[in-house]
Amino acid sequence: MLSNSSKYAIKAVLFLALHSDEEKRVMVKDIAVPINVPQAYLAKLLQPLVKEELVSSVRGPKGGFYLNEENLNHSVIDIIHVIDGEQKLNSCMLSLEKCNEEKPCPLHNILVASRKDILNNLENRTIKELAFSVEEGSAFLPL
Amino acid sequence: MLSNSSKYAIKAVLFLALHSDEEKRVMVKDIAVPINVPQAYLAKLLQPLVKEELVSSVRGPKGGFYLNEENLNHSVIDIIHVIDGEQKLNSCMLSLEKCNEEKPCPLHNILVASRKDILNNLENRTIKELAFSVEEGSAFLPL
DNA sequence: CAAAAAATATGATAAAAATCATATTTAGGA
DNA sequence: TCCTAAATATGATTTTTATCATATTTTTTG
Ligand code: FES
Ligand code: FES
Repeated sequence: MLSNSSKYAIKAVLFLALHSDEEKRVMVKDIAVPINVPQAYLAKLLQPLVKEELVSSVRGPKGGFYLNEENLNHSVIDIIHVIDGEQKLNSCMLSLEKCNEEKPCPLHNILVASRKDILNNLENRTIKELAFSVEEGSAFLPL
Repeated sequence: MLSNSSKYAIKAVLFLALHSDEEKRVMVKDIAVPINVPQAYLAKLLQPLVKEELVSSVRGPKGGFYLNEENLNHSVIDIIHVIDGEQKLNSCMLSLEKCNEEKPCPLHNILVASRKDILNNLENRTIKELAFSVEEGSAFLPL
């Protein structure tokens, strides 16, 4: 369902949501270690995220990554789309390119509902909300 | 979520459910082509399935694969377990080895319900039932 | 302005998943 | 019994994903 890369990216973004802001940037190394992801790999993953404006960054000394207010209002699914591509989550459980309402595969009917539910949640919950669930203690990080 | 291999295996089993029985065995080639899976690859995938008795087979001329009554009463999740291993579906959306009720990741709470639903369905619906949904026209094959 | 510290860009390597190929075993039929 | 048709077993190759490494650009600071 989710590639390793997507998981890493999501963890990194959640970490930034909790530990960074406009003034307090944090550099790859200081993200990678606590979330337990290889630094060079994470550095690479972060690039498309800043390009798509899901994450903010500044170079040079005193630079690093952070989330601004806009970044915080994106959803997890945005991250997944950037890292894994749009297709991944929309494809059929069995083999269709796109999960097909008209000519559903045998797994379709018994799974669409829950599947749609998951998609909706990934789409509607913002990074900010997820980070808040950690702050208030109903969810946990790091993993 | 599901590896390609699992999808292939499920498709093959469903195909057998619809087109084989104790007396009418069908050989790899005649499964692989209609379900659109590379023959040699499918042959390899079928081996663990017969070893775990999810699929039946006989060698030699007039041989092939088929499902007996017992095979038909297995669930899709059995196939997935054999092909992808037990872990795959039980692991956390983010990174925990096992999805953790005690110390849930930030995605856990918003996704457990639907996730559990999916698991239940994969576990409870038998191959026979899924094949029936195709026979009665509420689902479709091939893919 | 020069040096250093950071992100960014690019490419190389390693590991895993998917695919292909070939040899071996088993069962049926002449 | 011997030949043939099938599954089964095993290994090699390719492709994708994950990882590592290094060079380049940008920004701050002395
Ligand atoms: S058609 Fe297969 S899951 Fe929708
Ligand atoms: S702890 Fe992450 S999905 Fe359950």
